[in-house]
Amino acid sequence: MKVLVIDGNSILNRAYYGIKAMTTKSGEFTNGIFGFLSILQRMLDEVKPDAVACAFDLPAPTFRHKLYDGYKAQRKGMPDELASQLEPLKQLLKALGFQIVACEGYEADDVLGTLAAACTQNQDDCVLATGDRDSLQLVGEYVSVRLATTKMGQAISTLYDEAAIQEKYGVTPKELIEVKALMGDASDNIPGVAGVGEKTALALIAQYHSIEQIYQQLEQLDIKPGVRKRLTEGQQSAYMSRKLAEICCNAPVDTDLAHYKRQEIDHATAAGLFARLEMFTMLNRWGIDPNVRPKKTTQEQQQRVYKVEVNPADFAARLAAAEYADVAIDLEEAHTAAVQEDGQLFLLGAKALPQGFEGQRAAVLLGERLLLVNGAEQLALLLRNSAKLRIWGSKPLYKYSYQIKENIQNVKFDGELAAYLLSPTSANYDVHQLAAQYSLEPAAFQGEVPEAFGTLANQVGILPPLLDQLLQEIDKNNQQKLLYEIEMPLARVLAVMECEGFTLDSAALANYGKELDNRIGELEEGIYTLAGRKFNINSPRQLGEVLFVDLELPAKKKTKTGYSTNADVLDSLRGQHPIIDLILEYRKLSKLKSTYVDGLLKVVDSDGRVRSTFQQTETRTGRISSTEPNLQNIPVRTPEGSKLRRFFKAREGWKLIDADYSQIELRVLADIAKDERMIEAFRNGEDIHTKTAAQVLGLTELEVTPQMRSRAKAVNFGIVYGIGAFSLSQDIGVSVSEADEYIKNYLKTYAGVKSYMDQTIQFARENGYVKTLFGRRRYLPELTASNKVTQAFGERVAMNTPIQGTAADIIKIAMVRVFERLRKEGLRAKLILQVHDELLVEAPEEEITLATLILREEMENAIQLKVPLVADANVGENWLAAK
DNA sequence: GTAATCACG
DNA sequence: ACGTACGTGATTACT
Repeated sequence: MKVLVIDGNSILNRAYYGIKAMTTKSGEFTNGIFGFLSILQRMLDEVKPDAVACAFDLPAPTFRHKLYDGYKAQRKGMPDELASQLEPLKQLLKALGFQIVACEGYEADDVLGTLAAACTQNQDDCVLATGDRDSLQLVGEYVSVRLATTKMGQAISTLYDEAAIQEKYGVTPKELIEVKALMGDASDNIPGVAGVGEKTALALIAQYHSIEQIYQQLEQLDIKPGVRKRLTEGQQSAYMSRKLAEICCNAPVDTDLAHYKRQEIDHATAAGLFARLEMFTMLNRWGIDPNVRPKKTTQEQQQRVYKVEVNPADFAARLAAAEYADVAIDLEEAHTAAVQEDGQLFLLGAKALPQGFEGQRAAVLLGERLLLVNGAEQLALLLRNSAKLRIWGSKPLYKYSYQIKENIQNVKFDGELAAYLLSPTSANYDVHQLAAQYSLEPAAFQGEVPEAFGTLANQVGILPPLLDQLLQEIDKNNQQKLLYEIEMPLARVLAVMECEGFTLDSAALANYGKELDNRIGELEEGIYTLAGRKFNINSPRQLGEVLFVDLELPAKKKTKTGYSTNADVLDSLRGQHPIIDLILEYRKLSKLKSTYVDGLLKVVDSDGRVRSTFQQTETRTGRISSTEPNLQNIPVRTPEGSKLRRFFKAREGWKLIDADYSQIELRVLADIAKDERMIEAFRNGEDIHTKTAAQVLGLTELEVTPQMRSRAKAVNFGIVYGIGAFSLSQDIGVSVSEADEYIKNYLKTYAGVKSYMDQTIQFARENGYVKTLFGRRRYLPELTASNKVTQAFGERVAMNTPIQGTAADIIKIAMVRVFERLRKEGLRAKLILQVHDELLVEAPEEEITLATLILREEMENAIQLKVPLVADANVGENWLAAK
């Protein structure tokens, strides 16, 4: 039998300092855990142990600090960022099947010593994994040490057995205790003998083997007088140090080594923890499958037997009788399937579905009864039914129902959206992971669940407790309105937007791509000529070398890996070398070509429309995001870029209506900060940036120059972001002190804004989160970080999130209202895109006037603020013309 | 997989 | 002494 004993604290420490800072989106530090698991994995590979014990410090609670509940190893010098990783690490190790060993009043070292002694007695092999040389004294015939170090991010371990120690130190492992008694150890508070260091101590012990031997015949020994004097003076200290240096080998821990055999992995818990820590690569590395259900053995759970009925005849009746039903639906095929006239399903694109397989499946839990739904027809039955559905993610269902022209009305609760509102910073919202986080038990099924329904049955089983829990949390946070009146209705709106898509003129776009290519070719040649050689212009590294080494231009900024070559830097080099202008243009055009021309051509559907996916649970502020393709960052700021928008067109005979909010974030700020001056300015319909410049500088509006206005505009933006003098100075090209002056004057002028900023940060510190006007929350662990850069970031986020988030809430409300209004008025006009403060509607010619009216009306009346909301609308054949 | 860059609000 | 405005997503180079 071979036992691996991990010195938990020491390895965690090594890992923490050996790996660069790593946090989750929400600011939880994870680098120590990550490094620990990497080292552990390596140790397991190298040692291949039969049993593993993970030892942790649990020193006597003498110095327990009031603030810390329990004795979370607040070892001297352990920063909070590391201490906070200890508990999750232990939980994770347990979930991965390892035993944690700790014992009050003892350190991890003592556990190592005790287990090493137990192994020796049983003649079992023992490997101690540690980052501490202290444990080398435990090495023996059966005991070796693997010393973990991290070199350049790589976990390396060095094996120490008796021979290796003899070779390195010239003494036996036991004699290392004597050595330490003489030389001491500052980190462990062992004094040793003053003036005796490692060299002297090793030499003395190599010759005389113990301090006992040395002191018994100190006067007779051949020792330099100076050393002898120090030894004499330090005798008492040496004996005391000897006691301190020896690791205890009889700590009261379980020494039955068989008990340390690795247990089965608790997949759900491990998956939950890895998810919380955002360590998704670890899922694979440890072979975690979130779908593995824990084994149920207790009597009580066996009694909760679920009856399984496949395709029951009374399906509809049962549904109708239920108050609500929890459902898990697999619409995998529905995204791409179209129902043909003969009722057969085909995949758009090519391959037909396998015979007899209808594509859609669902598992429905009614009370304690599991119903399985197979096929489009039965699914439609479910959707049309009056029973309210509780579901995880409703957007796919809305998409499906829109495609089959079922207007479903019976979604009562969407757990995924609820989970997002409760914690918008999470990386994903997996049911099993969340259930694990709330320590919820899935229902156990008995009876036959057909293979094809395995995953669905698994999912639906966890829904009842999880949805109940989330419902409760939403109530507790007072986020019912946000969920039921904003996010859940919005899911349907987004679904329809995704289905509708946006016409893209591929031929014209491809043509424009060719134009770009020609110009890019010319630029390339010019750049190579000026550089004197060919190189990859797209490689910032190679480009930096050409500019700052070959051409000897002055390097302004550095990145982690070399010179910075970003647009700011290049812009400041303008005029110093003709190559700069060419590179800037090359960059701009190749971005357009690769990201927009080529990128968009790749995703045009066969009907000439692009269909983006709108992510509703992605951003920390409540905005939606757009992917594959991202239609929220189509160029507009430069003429070359905005040309692209000409290719986004309305269908034949239809037009686009583009409406955007005017300064929605500043208006929101004026409202929530209750700043009288700002409110007044908006009420009077004034040009806010000019007004700002005039008020801050104490001028009349006529005296404000364009430059003053543009600087005031920058300050207004900066205020929304949680301004800093440095960044403002960068942005408007003035000195830091001037920028600082602007900000001070601004906050003096708009005292309401100043007090809002202060109050928001105070609220965030007291409550740990900030919230929008509609109760959307964002938690800010950054504010408790010890790193002040992190804290400052937290403060800026605290100031910005309520503003950005409230604006997001408002446009979401507008979207839901526009959607419903268009339908109620019987129009064919459809909402097709949202770009944060802008909505696009595609409408038939004859509906333009009415649709434009509706759009503006619903946007401007989405909510009553202390200032008016203004939306400007334009109509055009294409997106550029409608802007 | 990460870093750098740049597109948008 | 240090780093430097909020929120996103896609592409490219490079390890």
